[in-house]
Amino acid sequence: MTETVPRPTLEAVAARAGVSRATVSRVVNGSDAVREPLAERVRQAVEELGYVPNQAARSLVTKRHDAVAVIVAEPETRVFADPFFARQLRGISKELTAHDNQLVLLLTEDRDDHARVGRYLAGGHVDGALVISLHVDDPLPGLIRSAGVPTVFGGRPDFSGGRDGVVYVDCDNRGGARDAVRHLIGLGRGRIAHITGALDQTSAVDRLDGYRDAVVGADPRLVVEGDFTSASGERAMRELLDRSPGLDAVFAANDLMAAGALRVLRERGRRVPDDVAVVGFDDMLPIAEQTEPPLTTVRQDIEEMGRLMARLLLRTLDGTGAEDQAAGGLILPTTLIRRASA
Amino acid sequence: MTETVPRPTLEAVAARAGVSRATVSRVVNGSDAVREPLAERVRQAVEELGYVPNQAARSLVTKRHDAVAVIVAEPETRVFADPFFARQLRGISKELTAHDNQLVLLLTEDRDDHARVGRYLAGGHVDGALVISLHVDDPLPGLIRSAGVPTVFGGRPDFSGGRDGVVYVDCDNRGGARDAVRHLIGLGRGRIAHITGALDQTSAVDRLDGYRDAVVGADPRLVVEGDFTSASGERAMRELLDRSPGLDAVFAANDLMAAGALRVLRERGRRVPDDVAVVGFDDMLPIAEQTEPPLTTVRQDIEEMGRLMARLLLRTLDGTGAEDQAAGGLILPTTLIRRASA
DNA sequence: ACATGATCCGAGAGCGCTCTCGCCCGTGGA
DNA sequence: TCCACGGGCGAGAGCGCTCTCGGATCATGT
Repeated sequence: MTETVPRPTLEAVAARAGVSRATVSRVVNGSDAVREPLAERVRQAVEELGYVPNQAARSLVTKRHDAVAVIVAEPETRVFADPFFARQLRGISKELTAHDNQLVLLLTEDRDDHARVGRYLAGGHVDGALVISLHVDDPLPGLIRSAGVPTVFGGRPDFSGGRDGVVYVDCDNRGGARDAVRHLIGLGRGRIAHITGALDQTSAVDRLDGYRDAVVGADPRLVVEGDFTSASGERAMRELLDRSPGLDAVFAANDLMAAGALRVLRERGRRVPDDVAVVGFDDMLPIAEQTEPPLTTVRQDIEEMGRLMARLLLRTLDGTGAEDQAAGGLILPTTLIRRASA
Repeated sequence: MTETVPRPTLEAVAARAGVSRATVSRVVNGSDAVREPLAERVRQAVEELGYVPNQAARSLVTKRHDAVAVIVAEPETRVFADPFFARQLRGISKELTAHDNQLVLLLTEDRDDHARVGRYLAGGHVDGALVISLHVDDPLPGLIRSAGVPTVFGGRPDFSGGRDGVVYVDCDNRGGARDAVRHLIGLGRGRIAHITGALDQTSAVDRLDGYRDAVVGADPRLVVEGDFTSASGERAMRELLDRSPGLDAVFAANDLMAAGALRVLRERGRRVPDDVAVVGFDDMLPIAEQTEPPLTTVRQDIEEMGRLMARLLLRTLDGTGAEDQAAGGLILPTTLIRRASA
């Protein structure tokens, strides 16, 4: 609507500065092959005309887009309840904009979406992709692979065992979980239950493994599967109390579920931490601080994970060899944060 | 990395189908000016070669990008705590992808970011913009205006009074608030407090106005300002109880704050709804359902707002006249959802 | 049979940019 | 003084697409 003012082109700037297009291009792209008096004249012309390069024309020849896709592969509701994604997204966004790259967001819910994403990536509209919250049976990695788009995953993909060239960033889920449970053991707790996350995600599996590392030969009735939502935390806690009334500690695979567990424990009249100690995972603020009592939990720096994912990808795209240093996975450390719940 | 297979061009498809570029272009873009036997041959060639149009080349001539920017103008922490944004984003995403448009996400925190966003929009990289969560003192609308990019706002901008051409989608904040408070009055409550949202957002102001519509000449001590976070809800509730111990109802400007208020009320030994009735706003699931007791609240369809914003913008971009039908604002209705808290 | 449209398709220009190539000019060595 | 050399700059091609325009083809009216 309304006639858009035609934006000045390289040609126009060149004319105004009395030089050739090539020279303007050189100046704009920061080449040092233009001597000072001229370069300055060009810069001034750019300024005066308010010239902004046409990205489409540029991409047409460079085959770079300075854009990366961020794929949020969460089928349903969790994205809404869990601040996790927003936080990771922010980390990614920061790093990306710091390097003048655009963030193209792709939200997927079902298989149809995956096909669409596959087509999109194959279409070569972006230079790379970042995948958040992948589930094990997801066809996405395959699509991405065949699209040939450089990709960094957030969280270890389930097939990363040894498949070549898979790059991911994750936190030390297993080690963090182990620390959490050992802390409970150190508190003298003997019947430690675990509420797992959605076991179609490796983070949940790894945390479960960490739990098992610490509690060798754990009573299987002390482990209940949740799905990272607080509702599932409540459900799991009820089940645990019904099955094993004698439990004296709970390690939940994230803070949201821990908060749910806390509610049920209160409802059932168990004192925390006196009767039952509770530890979460994520240190998701403000949730972890506002539970009653405040949650002892395993901190992971989610925003940093996002930043790192983006940095890794950009480095790959630059050709600044990421192959060597990061192929495989980058694992961030976790810290146990002690509050009142355990 | 690794040599990317050069993608087939229009030219290649044309050669294979034994037609001209122009004809392939016509088929690809769904023109009906190609007769059937030929069109089919082209389609087959496209299929066989796995041809995908080069968006950059296309944009270069059409001056359209089929991309819109979504600007989340939230300075800080709220984006993380409140599922609001994720939900609106999903609505936007759905509508956009349904029309083959890309979603370019721009997260802004401070003034520097705004300048960057302004430059980005002025750069003409996107066809339009969607702005979420605008604050009153924000320079963004000005930047957008001077960039000349068609824009739809989520939530009424503070200057929308009569300024020409401002398009926005909002829910009936004032009416919804009025209904909520009238409901409390209908319950026989006489001292109804209000916890406002961040008053630099029109939604908070409008809800406050709705409250005042219903409680004419309200005791100013019954109104405390919050900022939409649950922590602020707790703080406000404490202040209210200290100042006006006799209150018998609270209307909070969103569910998060209502949940905070609920916690404080329980902590202070007030029964809900017997001693104090509580109403929230948003019907943010699962929060509203999982409070204790479940929250009576004003429902607004956030995802639908997102969808509508996108639809309005796309329509404007198509030239399918949105000027007439939507210039000004589109206000969605709200519904009071009765649960146990009031 | 020929003129007249209408319809379908191809030729070609051009969108705004980058980048190679070669020209020109200035400098230094003989 | 002349030649070789090198670095700064311009000319021009071409990225992959769209779209106008005109030519070819075919049905139709007379």
